[in-house]
Amino acid sequence: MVDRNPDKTRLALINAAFDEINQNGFQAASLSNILKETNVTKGALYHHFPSKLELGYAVVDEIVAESVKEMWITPLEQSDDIIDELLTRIDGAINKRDDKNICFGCPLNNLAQEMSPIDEGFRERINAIFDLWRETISKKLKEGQKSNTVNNSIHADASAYFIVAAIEGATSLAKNAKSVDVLKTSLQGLKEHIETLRK
Amino acid sequence: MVDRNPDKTRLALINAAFDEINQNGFQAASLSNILKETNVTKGALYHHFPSKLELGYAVVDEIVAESVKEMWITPLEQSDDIIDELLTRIDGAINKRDDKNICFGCPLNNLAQEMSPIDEGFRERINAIFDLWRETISKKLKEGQKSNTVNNSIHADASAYFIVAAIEGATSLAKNAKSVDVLKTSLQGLKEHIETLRK
DNA sequence: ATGCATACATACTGGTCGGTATGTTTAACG
DNA sequence: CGTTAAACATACCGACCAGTATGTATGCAT
Repeated sequence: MVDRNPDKTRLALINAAFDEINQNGFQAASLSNILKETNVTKGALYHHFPSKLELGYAVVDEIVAESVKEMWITPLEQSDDIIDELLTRIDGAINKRDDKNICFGCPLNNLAQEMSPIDEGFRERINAIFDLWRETISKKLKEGQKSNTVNNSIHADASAYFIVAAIEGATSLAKNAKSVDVLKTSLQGLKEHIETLRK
Repeated sequence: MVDRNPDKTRLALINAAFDEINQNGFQAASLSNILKETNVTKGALYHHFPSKLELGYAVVDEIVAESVKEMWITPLEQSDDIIDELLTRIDGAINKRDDKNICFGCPLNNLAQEMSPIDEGFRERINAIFDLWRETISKKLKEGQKSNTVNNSIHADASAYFIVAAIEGATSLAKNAKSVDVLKTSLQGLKEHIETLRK
């Protein structure tokens, strides 16, 4: 009668939790809402996750981290010209937004802001993602300097920090303004800056 | 016996609410904690504020907005050289931080992230502050272009967006990393960028 | 076929939340 | 002095929350 599929149940819970968290924040995320959305019962939820906190961790590890890797890490790793690729990915980040989804901002940054002062488990997980992102950029900038596509006089580490900060800040401003135009305009300055990193 | 001072009571409530909100976010901010902190009773709180939401609005209007004005708007308005002043204010923003307070991030950005998708009243208030900040920078950049201290080929509006975004993004990264060094490094890139805006 | 762990379901608990109803104290004013 | 409204105090409410106790159904191994 009932199709019993633990993996599917677990995934449904994580996905619904991601949505709920993204809209309301982790603390205000309601397990009842997640259960309602998924038609899963409380017993099933607590069979898969020992606590709300662990459910949140799973969302970070299995959804947020994966989406950052897919969106940024992998493409940057595989690129031949880091500057071209950065510009392409920034355009990609703009184009996937519209005035309806812009208001949810960057899930990674949302969780970072809310949870990092409160819970060390969240903070470490989120920090690891930011580190990976930033270090990937830094590494590729240094590679570019060796292969003469990136200006040798720039500080790759500092540039990587700055780029990540500018992206998150722009997303944040756009979220608050509920406007893709704000995202586009804010990131225009970043794109021009990135151009100046070229050899 | 009891010293009755409504203005003082109101201010104490707003200040305690600011702290509580800054640490836990607005939704997780507990009125009970605020009352405990201030030794004010619930009856007194609801005499001064009709709801938790209105208390939050008062915090934005009377503390957050004022501190942004003091920290950014007034100094920028009064400056003769906007680029010098921006660099000075950025250093000021770095220097007022230490590894103990960095983890609370920027109160304005914290509230923006949490509340703008949820409550339009918060969003409008926060957006007005961001607008004022950004427009002040933009206006002064344009003035600088006229008085030949700022490069005429830059787009003042876009630059202003970019600068605000980078500051907020850097603060956000540093908050998550719990490190003033991260703030300093991230903003180093911004400072170099701002230098390039000079005539 | 039966034993047993996994997977799920239901009902409930204690605690905290924002908010309210109602009562008391204070200070200013006539 | 007495009145009145502002300023505060206390006790309580219903709603919601995360979490738990306990029970049931399923599927696989033996």
